[in-house]
Formats: sequence, C-alpha cells, structure tokens
Amino acid sequence: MASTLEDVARAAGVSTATVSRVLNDPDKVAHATRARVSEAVEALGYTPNFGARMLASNRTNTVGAIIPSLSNAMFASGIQAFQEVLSEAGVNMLLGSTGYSDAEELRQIKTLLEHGAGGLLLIGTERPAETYAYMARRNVPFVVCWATSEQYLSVGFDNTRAAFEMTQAVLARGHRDIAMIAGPMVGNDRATDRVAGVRAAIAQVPDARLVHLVEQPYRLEHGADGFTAVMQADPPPTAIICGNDVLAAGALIQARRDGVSVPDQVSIVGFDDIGLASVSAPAITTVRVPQIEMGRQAASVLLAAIAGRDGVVSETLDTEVILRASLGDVPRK
Amino acid sequence: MASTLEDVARAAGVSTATVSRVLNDPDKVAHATRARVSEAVEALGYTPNFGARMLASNRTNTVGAIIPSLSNAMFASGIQAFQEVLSEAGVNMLLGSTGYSDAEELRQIKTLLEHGAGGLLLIGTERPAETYAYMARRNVPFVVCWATSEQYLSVGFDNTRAAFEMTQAVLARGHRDIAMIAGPMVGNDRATDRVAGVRAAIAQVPDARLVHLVEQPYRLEHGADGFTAVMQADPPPTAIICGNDVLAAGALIQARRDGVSVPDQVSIVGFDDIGLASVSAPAITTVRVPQIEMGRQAASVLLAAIAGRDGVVSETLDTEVILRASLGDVPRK
DNA sequence: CTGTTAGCGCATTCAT
DNA sequence: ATGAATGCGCTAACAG
Repeated sequence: MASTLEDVARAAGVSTATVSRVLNDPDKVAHATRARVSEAVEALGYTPNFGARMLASNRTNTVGAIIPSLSNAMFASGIQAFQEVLSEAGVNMLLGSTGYSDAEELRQIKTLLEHGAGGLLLIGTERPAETYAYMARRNVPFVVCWATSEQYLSVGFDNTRAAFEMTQAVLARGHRDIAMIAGPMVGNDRATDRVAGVRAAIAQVPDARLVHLVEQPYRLEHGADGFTAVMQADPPPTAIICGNDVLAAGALIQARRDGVSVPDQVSIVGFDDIGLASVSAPAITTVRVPQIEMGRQAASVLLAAIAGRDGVVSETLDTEVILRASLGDVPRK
Repeated sequence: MASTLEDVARAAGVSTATVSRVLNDPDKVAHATRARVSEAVEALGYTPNFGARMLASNRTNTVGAIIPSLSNAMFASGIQAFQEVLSEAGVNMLLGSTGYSDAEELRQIKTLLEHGAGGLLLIGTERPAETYAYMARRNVPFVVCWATSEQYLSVGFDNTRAAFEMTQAVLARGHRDIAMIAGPMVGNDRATDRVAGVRAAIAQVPDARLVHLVEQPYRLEHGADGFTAVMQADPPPTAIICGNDVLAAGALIQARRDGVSVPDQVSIVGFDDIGLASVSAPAITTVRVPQIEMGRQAASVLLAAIAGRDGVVSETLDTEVILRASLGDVPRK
C-alpha cells in the first residue's frame, strides 16, 4: 500500500498540515522541520494521492487536448508546441483522439474532464450543439484551433481564405476547369470552409468552373479513388484541388498508376504542408499552416482563460501558399 | 460549478447512495427510480468527480499509453486499436507523448499514474533503470510494445530479426557495399536492434560489409543529411538501409536533389511501412509491422495483467518485408 | 511557525 | 430496494 500524508507526519513527528506545507509551500516551514519531513518523505517513498489532492484543493494543473486523429501528421507539431508551453507553466496535458467521431469526442471530453482537465483544446468549430451545451453546463474553458470562430475562443486560421488564395494561385496558372477532392464535410468546418473558399475564388473568374467535387475520408487510398472519380468529369479538370495533403498524395499515386503526368497533364494541389507534401514526386503545392505558432498561442490563451484573466481574445494566424512542382500551367489543348 | 452526486440525488428525490448505485451497479436499483435518476443526471449534465471516485473506491478504469512522438504515423493505428479494445471493456485511455526524451517519459508516467492510470503501455524496452524502479515501487502493471522483452511483459515484434530479413533481401539483390542511416540509438532499443540485425545479416556474407553507419533523428531532413553523409564512404554504398521510412523518404529527397537515381545507382530501403512508403517515388521497400494486431493484443494483455489474471504472457508478432521499387539489383560497375 | 479541524465528492458498509 | 453514516487522503482556514 502506498504511504499517506499521515504516515509521513507520524514518521517525522509533525502534523499532516505541516507535511502538506513542505510539499506545497515550503517557505512557510522552519528549516529544521522541513528537513526532517523531507527525509521522511524520501524514506517512505511517499507520492501524493492525486484524487485526494484534487478533491481537497479543487486545482488540478491539468488541461486536455482532443484531436480527430493520431494518424494525421497535421496535428502533431501543433500539439507538441501546445504541450511545451503548458509544461513550462507547470501544467499537465492529457490527450485524447476521436477518429473524427462526434460521439467519441464527447466521450473523450467527459473522460478528460473527469480526470481533472481544467480546460480543453478542441480542433475546429463544428460539433453537435449537445457537445457545446455540455461544456457550457460544465462551465469549462476551451479554445478551438485549426479554425476561426466568432462565437468561441479560437486560435487558428481562416480556412476559407486560405483555400481562396490557393485557388487563385491555381487560376493564375491558367486553369479554368477545376475539380476538388474535399474531405468529409459533415461536422467538419475545416473541410466545408475549404470548399467554400475554392468556390468563391472560382466565382470571381467568369470562365472558370468547378467541374466536379467529391468528398473522401482523409486517407491515401481515398485520394486515389477521388482522382479516378473527378477525372471522369466532362470536361476533365486540368487542376485538382485537394482538401489536404494526404488526399493530394493519394491522387498522385493514382495519377501515376493511370499514366497521367503531373503537372503536365493535370495539376494537383493539397493543404496543410505536412512532410509528405515535400516528399512525393512531384512535390505538392500546398498551404502552409502555422502549426507551432498555433499550438503555442493556444496554450497561452487557454491558460489565460482558465486563470479567468480578461482581455483573452481569439487569434487569427496567417497561412501561406507554398508553390511546388505539382502545380503547373494549364496544358494547351 | 459542476454538479455533484448530492445535486442529482436532490433533483431525483433519492439518496446519494442510490445515485451512486445507478452509476456503478444499475442492476441493484429498481427500474423506475433508475429512470428518474438517469434523467436527473442528464438534466444536470452531471459528471462524476474523478478524484472523489478514486479516493473512495480506489478504482479508476483507466490506463495510460505513452508514445515517443505524435508526428510518427508509426504509432497511430496501433494506439487507435489499443484504445478500441479498451473502450469495449469500458476502460479509458490517457495518452502522453515524450518527444523521445527519457526524462519526459518519466514525467508522463507520473502524470498518468497520478491521474489514475491503473496500467501503462510503453514503447520499447530500453529506458533508465530509474524509470523501471519507479514503476516497480508504484507496483503498476505495464506492457512494452513495438519490441520484445524477456524481462517485462511485451507485445511486439523482433526488431533484430526483422532488420536481419530486410538485409537478406538487400543482399539477395547482389548488394555488398551497404550503408545504414539508423535512428538515434541511445535509449532506443528499436533502433539499436535494427542495427544489430543489419550487422548480423551482413556478417553472414563474406564479401559484404557495412561501409558507413550514421545515426539521425527520425525526420525527413535528417534522412537527407544522412544520405549525403553515407554517400561519401569509400567505396560508396550501393544500398542504404534506413532505420525507418521517414529517414528513407528523406534520403530519397536528397538523392533526387543530387541527381542520384534510385534504384539504378543506389537502392534505399526503410522500415515500418507507414503510408509515406508507398507514396514516395520510387515507392519504398520496407518492413511491414503488425500495428493493429499489436495494439489489440497489447490491450488484452494489459487488461489481463491489471485484473491480476495469471497466465498472462508476452506475444511476439511477425513482420514482413514489402518489396517495392526503391530496392533494385546492384548496379554493374 | 505549527497544530486542529472541517470538509472536498464519492463508494460502501450497515440498517431498514 | 433504498437511506444514513462513515471515511478515503488531502488542503485550507483558523487558532494558537
């Protein structure tokens, strides 16, 4: 059995309060007794019981982060940066992943709150009202990332605008017949906004049009399927805009299988600038997302919100179109 | 403020004991009251206070998993499978990541244990004695994955053997001057074992030799650096074995930059078979690791260990060399 | 500076 | 089947 505060107190010949003090606020204790207590702590291999501590103090020094998927490199460095800032502040991070399921996200939220999370980082703004209602009832501070929000505290970027700019880059190379392989839009504002951005940019150019739009889960093989689907449009697209780099990479694979040359016959562009984008052949033109900065700022903002500081405000970060070989000029007929 | 058991009890017109029962042992409660209580729980958005529950019952239904890195797709699907099995058993998973740091791993272990993890999944067997000693003192069950162990409970595969087989595949194509871009070996048994496997296979073929070995962190750019380094060996290698697919992909990038044709001038092979391996050009010959099966079995084994069942035993799974275009015959001089 | 005391929210006897 | 009472290990007033 693990030893308790009382065991330590007895061993050191002091009260439990004193032991608690040397653990939490050593300056309040006389040098001599502090030494005696520390010795007893060592000797007994005492570890505080988190549950009891949480119960008594109502403080946990813990926040939760919930991401849709572990297999998408898109979130990794942002979360890592988030965690770094937190740990500098002496705050622990608990992580959960949902597999893009709303139900699982709510489950994870409950789990992390149960385990003492005093605040949450969530990805994207679109989720069931039930989820928001739950967090409101629990009165838990949260920050949404990888997107912007007018309603909730957010640290992210404007997906619509980023997709708009990417599409302009595509149009600038002369493409007019454009297809899109989007991510799953239901319950996913990032995917939805990116489609909206593409549409808006196309609408500004009179003879440009979206010849085909398909939705595909964020996996390589579905990017490949998407490529096959959109190439059957009439007329076929000369450029394919993908909802993220994984889809773009999948599309590239299928293009190679089909003997379709990229970018000579068709251009393919992605989103997120994960490592994959620079490795594929050809390298993928994409949108760079300020992941690390996003993670760092999310941490600051969330900590401030938890501390109840006012003047805590959402942040919108900039993205950048990264031009690589997968985007070329429109082929001449 | 979050609502408590007592709030729910009051709202439902019952005692706290009854509410506690419907939450933990519903069969012990009459149908009608159970319904009334559940309703009150819903209405108030009640979530149990984990600390209190842990304090009172000494049970947590929680396990922790700690992985070296979020940015490596290598762990994603295994962990997801792990989590699925757990959640079928009504057990929550808490996740932590360490950035390949021993100190951070110990910190995470402490954090997760404090937060109620009753068992742990860890990656690999090599870590400071201090870490093992800590877990022993806390008497916490754990299972190590992605490796095998004679000392600890493990569910994984034999990295040495897998690397051995891969190297045999390389030797079979006539390569004799072989280089290796290994992962960081300090504190990383997977990396160390893979090097050992390569060495062992090379030792079996008289005129084969390891012309150069470098260690690099698992990132694309370091794979590129590694390529540059090993190509300066005299004689230069005709095949480069990489510690994982990320390093291999990085090496491919540099090869392309340098105008070195793969596999015509030099072959490059990786390890893990992450998505990247099939996307790069050329596709990367690699070792497929049974991630999902590993995750599932790890969960079963860990749950059994936590339950104190005996006959809990380590599992070793098979790997498979996946031949792709990046491995070719040795070039003729 | 240190001890005493009173809960924190819950599971769990023991009654009824 | 349900309620009342107890204590888990700790922190936080409050005294001294």
